[in-house]
Amino acid sequence: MPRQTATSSASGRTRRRGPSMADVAREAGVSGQTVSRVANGKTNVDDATRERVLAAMRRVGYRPNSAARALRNGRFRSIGVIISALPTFGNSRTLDAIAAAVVPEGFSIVLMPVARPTQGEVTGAFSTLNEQAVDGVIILIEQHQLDQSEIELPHGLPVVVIDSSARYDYPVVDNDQADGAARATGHLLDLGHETVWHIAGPPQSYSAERRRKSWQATLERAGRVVPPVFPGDWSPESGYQAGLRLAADPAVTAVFVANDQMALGLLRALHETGRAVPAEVSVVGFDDMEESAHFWPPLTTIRQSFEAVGRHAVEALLAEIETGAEAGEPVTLPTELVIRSSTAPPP
Amino acid sequence: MPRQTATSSASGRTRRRGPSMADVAREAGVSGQTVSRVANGKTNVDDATRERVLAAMRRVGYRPNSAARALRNGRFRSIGVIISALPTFGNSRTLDAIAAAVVPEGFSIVLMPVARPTQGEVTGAFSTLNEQAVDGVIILIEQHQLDQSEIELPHGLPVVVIDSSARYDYPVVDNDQADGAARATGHLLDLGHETVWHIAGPPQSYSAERRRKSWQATLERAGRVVPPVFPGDWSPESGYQAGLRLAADPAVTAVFVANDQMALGLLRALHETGRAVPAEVSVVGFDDMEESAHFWPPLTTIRQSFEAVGRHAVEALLAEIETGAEAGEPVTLPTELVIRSSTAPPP
DNA sequence: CGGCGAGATGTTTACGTCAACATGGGACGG
DNA sequence: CCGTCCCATGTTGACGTAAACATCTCGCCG
Repeated sequence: MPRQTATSSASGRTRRRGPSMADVAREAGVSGQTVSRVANGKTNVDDATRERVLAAMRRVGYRPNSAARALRNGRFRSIGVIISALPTFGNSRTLDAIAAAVVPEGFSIVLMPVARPTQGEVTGAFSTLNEQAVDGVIILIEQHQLDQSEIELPHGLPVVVIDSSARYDYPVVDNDQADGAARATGHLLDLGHETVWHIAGPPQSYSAERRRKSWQATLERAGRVVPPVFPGDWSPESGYQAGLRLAADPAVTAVFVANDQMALGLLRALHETGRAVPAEVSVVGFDDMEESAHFWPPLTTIRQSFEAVGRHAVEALLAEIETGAEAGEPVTLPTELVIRSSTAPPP
Repeated sequence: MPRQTATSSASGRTRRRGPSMADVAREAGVSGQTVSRVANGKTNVDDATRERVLAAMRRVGYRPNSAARALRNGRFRSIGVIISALPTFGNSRTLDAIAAAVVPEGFSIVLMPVARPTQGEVTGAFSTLNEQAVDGVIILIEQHQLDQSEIELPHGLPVVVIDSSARYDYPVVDNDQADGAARATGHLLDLGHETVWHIAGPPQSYSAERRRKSWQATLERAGRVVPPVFPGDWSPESGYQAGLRLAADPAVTAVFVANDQMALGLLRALHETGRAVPAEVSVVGFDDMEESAHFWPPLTTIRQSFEAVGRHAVEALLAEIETGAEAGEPVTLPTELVIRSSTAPPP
């Protein structure tokens, strides 16, 4: 008596498993191994046989079982992405780029969102990722305290970190935050502004810190006074709040904002208080979101290539997975100054 | 002679597999089955034994192998998400919500991005998802031609579609686009505007079509003339282009824009042409992105709850997976009108 | 014309887990 | 004091695949 066959018949109750190689083999009148060979595109199969097997596969609706495959050869052909703040502009763009880079390689992506980027959550994500369900991990966490000493790296799982800190043992890929901030600040200085004010991102963020430090260094290099930093948290609201205070100070003629969203908030504050942009105050953002070109006025900003970041991260991870290559030099991608209408010489 | 043990020793060359239950069993001096029982939290294990096993697990660094588990019991505890335009505001928010809803259930997410929402790509994504690698699929595709007759549904894989079309056999979850558009249009009419103009999303999008139809229906119900539709593609640029033409027509006093990004473009066009908002022209958007509150002027818009969409989609899918429940009524989530400063009575 | 190598195909087995069944010892009731 | 039942634990086997090894069939060369 045949054991429960995987018909697509009515009942529907049973958890049906798809047809296996054995089913195909029976149908095609060959051994399971030959089916395996065909499924994996091995060359040492007679053309006629191959055709027969392929036909049989189609007939029974065969799909390889990835679990069995993974169990057999210890590879999953999938990578995990540990991500905080997913809907964030940069993160979603980067994730998309990672996805795009990974799919042609035949890998799939397992998403591991962490609600908050705490030590425990990240380590937890690692565990949940189970060390066994993926071949490697990309960590895409914006603000964190990932000291390499604290994070528990599970047995030799390849890891790539997208971040500007170079303090990791793992390969690091990121946009060149310092370069971008220097361009932004330099642009304003070049226009003739005496100095440049700064609305910063949250201090837990390495990116934010890098931008702030580079802004400061650029100012110091030019021998300008370094105004106090206005702290923000990336949100438009925080940019607005900082902007309200900035707008009240007539000495302010140029502001470098750590991201475009906060720049939007600043623009609103400037409008509300009647300070003309760029006639009275110049503004430079960071990110170049799609919206920025349509802010009022259109925003001068620093464009980052999230696509390139994602691509390089995948490349590095896949290399680690394939060859066991150790971390090389951190990859730092150049940024680009996009000049629009929010900057002008000082009044 | 022991076979290659999984030490964390130097060489690093070998593709090491983690310790298995057998290793733990040996270490703890019990059978593999007992380890399995402990790993799965079965109650019929002596406390002392349990402790011993847990200690052994810790000592050897045991992690359950999800592939073996999946092979064994035919479940993967993971769901696939087929998604087009990932970095899109609504999509990334919804994806985040899905992730958040799925994790506490012990499921993980496999991302299947499709570059373009064509028939072939989606079916391809299904296949790549391999029917075997996930327990169910959520389809999150913004614009598409998914006729139920054309999409090949693989053997009984549970599916949930996030979309406002009710033409599927699968459960459908979405925000109530018609409701939102009616609120937006109604709000402008209530303010005293003679009629309301509309910048629409791309016609391939069901959401866009729903909003457009509902806007039209609301106008007709109120006995107003229905102005010609200005087509857009969701992008700020398309809103800007449409806005330039709209701004040139002095008869235009109120515009309902199908999303906030295009509304941003419209605002820019209005500013450039010197048409005051809301004094001369009122604008209502759709989505309530985080930025919208800081547009200039702050945008009146329709808030959708992507979180709720994600949550309900997961709920429906999990129900399908657990019980094999068939598609129930489509779930339609209410929207909310958020009044800010871009709307006022006509001049 | 016999032997040998190459290529096609079949057979066996292990990957790690867990359901199902087997075993064995102790508690408790009659 | 014996039988019975329950609970902890052990043993066996199967999930689907593919590597390793075994056969078998040719064709070709000396």
